[in-house]
Amino acid sequence: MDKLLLKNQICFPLYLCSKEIIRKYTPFLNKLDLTYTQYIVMMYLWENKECNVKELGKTLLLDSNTLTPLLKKLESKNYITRTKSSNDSRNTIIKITESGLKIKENALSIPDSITKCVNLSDEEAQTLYKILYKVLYNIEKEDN
Amino acid sequence: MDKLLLKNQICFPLYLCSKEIIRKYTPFLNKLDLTYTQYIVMMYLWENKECNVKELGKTLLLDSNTLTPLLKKLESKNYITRTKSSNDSRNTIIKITESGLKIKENALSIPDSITKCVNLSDEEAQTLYKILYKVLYNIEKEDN
DNA sequence: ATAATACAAATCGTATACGATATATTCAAC
DNA sequence: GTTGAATATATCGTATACGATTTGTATTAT
Repeated sequence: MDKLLLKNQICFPLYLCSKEIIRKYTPFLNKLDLTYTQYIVMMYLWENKECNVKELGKTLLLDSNTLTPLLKKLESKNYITRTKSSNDSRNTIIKITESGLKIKENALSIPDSITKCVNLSDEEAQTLYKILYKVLYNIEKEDN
Repeated sequence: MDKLLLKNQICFPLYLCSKEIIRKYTPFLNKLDLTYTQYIVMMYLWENKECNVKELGKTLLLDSNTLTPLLKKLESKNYITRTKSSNDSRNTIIKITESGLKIKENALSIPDSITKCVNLSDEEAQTLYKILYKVLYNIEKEDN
């Protein structure tokens, strides 16, 4: 077997799936004036209300070089505030605003729309989910 | 179950996995002076030798807005040539060069390195592969 | 207390990714 | 054969994504 064929590489369909599912989110997210990355930041904040850039980056596996401009954009949309921590002014505290909380209502139907579109059985979805997190665990394990 | 939690969304681990595996490719690809996207273009060309932008885009699910600058970069590295078709001068013919063929030798060991890093059993990898292509099929099916 | 180190964000440069539009060429209808 | 539709690239603007560096602050060792 030629391992350098696209069809024999596991990363290639992963890359495609990620890209294409995000493409499916786009029309829904446009209504909220969010991109996919902005959306997962908002999901984090709907859950946690407040965090700093480091904590957010640890969950999303993104660094300040990506997050800082993105957070400034969310700030300009009035979905979040960015303030320096008084405890440790190295930290930038990200807080969700009323307005940012409110758009969650408009996001409630998105997951079902995507699920319908992906159209896997519950069992397949569970299996996919488990394997993906296993891959993530395996990959991150090696970094020290 | 709150469907708007990051941990309940299938797209999130997909997005992370794609990003993180590509990160794992980076040190290997640096030695070939390739990015991940350039690498999958080269894989296509190691297989097909010659194509136009449309054909390439159909496989990689990318459009000319992404491919044109990328192909110009590969051209500047002398891995490919870009010429207008004499049959239909709307088409840009992409051909792999000797130099582009030669670097395949240096890529041969990459798939095994990534497989080791991802560290799934053969069965899990097969299952993942099958589900991902099913998702791709389901997603693309809806586009008309 | 101060110098060295560590840490958190921000900034910079390069490379995708993609919607929208522009350009050039070919095809199709009449 | 000329015009309008279709097609294939290319271009433009915006938004990540990330390695490398910079800036500002806090911690630590002496």
